[in-house]
Amino acid sequence: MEPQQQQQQQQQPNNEDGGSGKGGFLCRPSSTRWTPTTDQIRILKDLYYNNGVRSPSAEQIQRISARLRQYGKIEGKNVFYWFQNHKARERQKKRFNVSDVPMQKGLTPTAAWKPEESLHTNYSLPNISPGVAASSSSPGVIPLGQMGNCGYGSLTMEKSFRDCSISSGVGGSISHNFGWVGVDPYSSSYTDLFDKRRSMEEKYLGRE
Amino acid sequence: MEPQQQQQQQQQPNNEDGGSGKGGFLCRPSSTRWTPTTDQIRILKDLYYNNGVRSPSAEQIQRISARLRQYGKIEGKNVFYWFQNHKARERQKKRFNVSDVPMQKGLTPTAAWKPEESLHTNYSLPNISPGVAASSSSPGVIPLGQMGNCGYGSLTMEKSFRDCSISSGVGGSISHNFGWVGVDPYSSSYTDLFDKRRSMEEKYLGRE
DNA sequence: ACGATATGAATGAATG
DNA sequence: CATTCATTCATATCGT
Repeated sequence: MEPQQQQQQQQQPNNEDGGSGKGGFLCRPSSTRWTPTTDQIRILKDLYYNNGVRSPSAEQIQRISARLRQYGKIEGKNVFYWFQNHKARERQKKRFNVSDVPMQKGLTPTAAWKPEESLHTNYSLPNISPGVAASSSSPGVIPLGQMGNCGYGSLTMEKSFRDCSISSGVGGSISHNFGWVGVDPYSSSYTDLFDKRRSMEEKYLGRE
Repeated sequence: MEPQQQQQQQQQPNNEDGGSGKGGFLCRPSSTRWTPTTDQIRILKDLYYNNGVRSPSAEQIQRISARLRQYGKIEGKNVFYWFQNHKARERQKKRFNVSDVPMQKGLTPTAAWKPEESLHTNYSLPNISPGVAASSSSPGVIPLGQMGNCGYGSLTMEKSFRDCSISSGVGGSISHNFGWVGVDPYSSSYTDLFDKRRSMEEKYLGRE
């Protein structure tokens, strides 16, 4: 996230089922929401930025979540929401930040609210150190089978830029005046190539 | 919400680079976070209370932030978050207040919420009464154009009861691969009473 | 110096 | 896909 702002994060504060199994009556649903682990985030971002996955289909979600489950508890809807949110926020950010009236200072005061970092989130927790060493055996590319990425699955680009996430093959309009707004948002063209595009947003959530 | 009795300075709290400018190396990620100036706050509150702005849309955010920029560094996200937070906190407090629950056993002291703020409230949307500012140089109201906000503001009913519902005895087998379906920690019974959002059917229940 | 509180920021989860 | 809500973290600021 922010340059030096380490975000808090629990690696795996929640258990499988939370405290219910305790038989007790402690009315604390443990953690109510999914708390992604570092690895999970890393992989998700990798998919998002390096593989152009923006709106995975049900099958993809399945595979992704299955893969991520190795690193901690996760469910399909988490993956679904993650992509939805990530995408939406990226866009939103851009939307109301495109302001900056003609400044006469010659210097851009707007330092971008968040230059979209690439990977590595500062998930740090004293007791759980990243077992993956964060650079060696990290599964850069997830063998998610076919992923539906028509051949793009292997596209592994550098993962260090802030604002242009290579829109491979697609109309790469990287024209940014002064960038900063960073993160090329729409590189999701090929996403539609494999997505059947059902009626609408998928319905994965099964809360009831 | 806030004792408004703090010192009124902060003309230029932090600059882009804040206090790490030693040596010329990057060090401090600029001001860690936006610190609104009193003028900015005054205007924001005016918009919030006197104009009923609660959730400005992207365009409005742009305008607002552009306007507030006169009083100090600010970005769209700041405005966005400000409204989000302000609204959320106001509601949050209200929520507990209204709870007439006897609170069995006098536990949960729930420190009384300070009924501060709201000096100039009552959401009278039409018109602007900047007079309350009590400040010397009140630039009046910001001609931000049209705030297409509904004037609702009086009625704020809660609809979410997130009590902890002990899911006693559920533990055990559900901790495996089963999509999220069925994992539902709190299959509350009263859920049906007020909300019955069942437009999403589980897509893939099987697992992988 | 701390501890408490206020509040900016971030993000999971929903809803429209 | 946009918007909103709830929660939680992080930190600025104030009180003692």
